Amino acid sequence: MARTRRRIPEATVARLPVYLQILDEQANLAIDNISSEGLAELAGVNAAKVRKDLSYLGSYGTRGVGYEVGYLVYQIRRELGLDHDWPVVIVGAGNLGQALAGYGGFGERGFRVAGIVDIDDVKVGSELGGLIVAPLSDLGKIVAARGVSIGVVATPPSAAQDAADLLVAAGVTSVLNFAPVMLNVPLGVTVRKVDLAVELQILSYHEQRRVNAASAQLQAAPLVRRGGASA
Amino acid sequence: MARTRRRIPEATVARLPVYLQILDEQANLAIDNISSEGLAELAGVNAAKVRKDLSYLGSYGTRGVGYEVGYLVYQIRRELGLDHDWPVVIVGAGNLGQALAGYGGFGERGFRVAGIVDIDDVKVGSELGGLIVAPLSDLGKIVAARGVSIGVVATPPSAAQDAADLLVAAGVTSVLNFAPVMLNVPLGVTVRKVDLAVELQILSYHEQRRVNAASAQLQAAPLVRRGGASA
DNA sequence: TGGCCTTTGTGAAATTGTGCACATGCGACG
DNA sequence: CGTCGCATGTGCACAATTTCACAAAGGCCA
Repeated sequence: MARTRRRIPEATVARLPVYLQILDEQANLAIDNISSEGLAELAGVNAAKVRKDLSYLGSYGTRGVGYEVGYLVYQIRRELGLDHDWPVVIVGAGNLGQALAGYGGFGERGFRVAGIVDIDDVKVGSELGGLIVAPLSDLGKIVAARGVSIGVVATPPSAAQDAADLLVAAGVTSVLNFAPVMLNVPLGVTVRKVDLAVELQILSYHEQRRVNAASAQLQAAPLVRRGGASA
Repeated sequence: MARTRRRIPEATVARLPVYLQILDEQANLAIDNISSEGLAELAGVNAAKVRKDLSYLGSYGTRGVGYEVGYLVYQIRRELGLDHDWPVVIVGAGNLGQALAGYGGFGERGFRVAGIVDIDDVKVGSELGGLIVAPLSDLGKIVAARGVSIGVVATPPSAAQDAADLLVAAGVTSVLNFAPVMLNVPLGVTVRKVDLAVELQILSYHEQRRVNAASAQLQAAPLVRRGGASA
């Protein structure tokens, strides 16, 4: 029984959830077989990449035919550790924390929100998506009682490091950080950062390039017909 | 006047906003000079990488001294197109859309929310962070009137492609997609996808690995002292 | 059963990103 | 005005990731 299969490249790990999402949809459409080509199209990537990615899980395709959707779903689930639920705890009941608590997409995909805590007494006690906001001091209790290993930091930037420290102290080993700051955590704790403003800034860069490219073109050929070239 | 400086690698573009964030903080602390080493530490990356990244902008450091914070801020801003504001429009006033509209972090960093629209008449007219939710049919008007080029898709998955199509038709050329689906857009339109569940699934993978590793260890050495090795 | 068609799985090449190591240039100080 | 020390900028090797190209293998039909 191959226990620790060869390590899966990080880039592949980031794509497996996308494949899984698509395969789930296909399963709902009663499609039970899919080729690397088809999956690639739906995922917006190259077919060879799909095959290589899936090959890290093992040889689960059938040559000349493709992959059996149900079985592939099962295998990806297992590899990602999604064959059981992961309770998560949210720190910070501000705008974002509230939205996350109310966001159905989490529970649907196996990440039940076990609790949401906030330091602000005004927010404590209010209800959010079927949950009561608990005081920050309950964090340890919640983590221990519900076996939480994933924490979400949805605090203002200035409080994010404290939140992370408390999560780690409570025993959390994975943190999803929405605050625009770098978190320092001990070795053995995984952090992923999602910074909404960064995403917009990357888009801005591309917009800016478009603008620059357009003006460079004008520079090169100042006498364009009105209503000329559009990209 | 070097117009289109050599293209900046995508990986670097993704880090520039992080540097910018840190540099802004340093500026607020009245620190006006920083070394690649110092910046690297704060950004959680390697110093050589910082230098290489910054070198794509030009030679803006001083050997033996470091980088002037203010000037660097100015240069990164310019390169990312952040020397002016970018109005954005949000499609979908559900949980996430509401949170985004109310999230101060956007406006603060130059991305003013020019409007938020929803297809649901019940939501239209309600107020969110100083904005009135407009009907979906106003999308074109808003985009045109405010010169919006960035759109945010915060709809349920099933409506996301329609939302994207409408945004593109209205003239938007960059889309930030929060729905867990692949968007098809014409060439020349940039899409970035942020999928919160995917982030959690990646964390789940690492958690699962930890669990597997621990059980493998037990397998290998079944007779551990109670309270034995902790990672 | 045998040949044909299709699609996987995977070496190998190409591309992209990272990190080291050090020559170079700049400011400080005497 | 020269020397010293420090931090940048970059060539280079290496690591990771993507893509190509094709042999191997399953299924289908005659």
